[in-house]
Amino acid sequence: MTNDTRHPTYERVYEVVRAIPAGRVATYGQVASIVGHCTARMVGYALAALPDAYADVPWQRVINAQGKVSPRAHSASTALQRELLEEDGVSFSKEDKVDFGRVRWAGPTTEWLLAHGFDPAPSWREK
DNA sequence: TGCGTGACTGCCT
DNA sequence: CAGGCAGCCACGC
Repeated sequence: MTNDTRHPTYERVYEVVRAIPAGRVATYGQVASIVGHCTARMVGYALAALPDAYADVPWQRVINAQGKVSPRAHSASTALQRELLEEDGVSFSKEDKVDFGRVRWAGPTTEWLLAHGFDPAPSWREK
């Protein structure tokens, strides 16, 4: 990667989301913590602006802290997200919430963080 | 060329 | 215990 051009925040967000394995989910805040110098809303912004060219980004695996798919302007997108997650093997309760205790992503490994140029800050893992 | 807007979360009162 | 506010990038009109 070019070192003279730092990856924009959105690009870093996509990078982290790509690391989420199928059958696992992460929250906006969790992704933000991993990216660093980034807020949960920023992650939401990044995913909302996700270009079609980034089809390899499993955006459906990012949900809100309540364990539910975040409602938005285009409800069809919300339904699609849930559908894609179920295909990943993620089940929802009758309250439309996922079981964090079972599908919560543990996060990337320290070597992954280093290999991708992220700060291996342990703060988000201790939590 | 400037402003509004868009997939959120945690702390404080 | 619940509601409110601050945080802050990129893109389109």
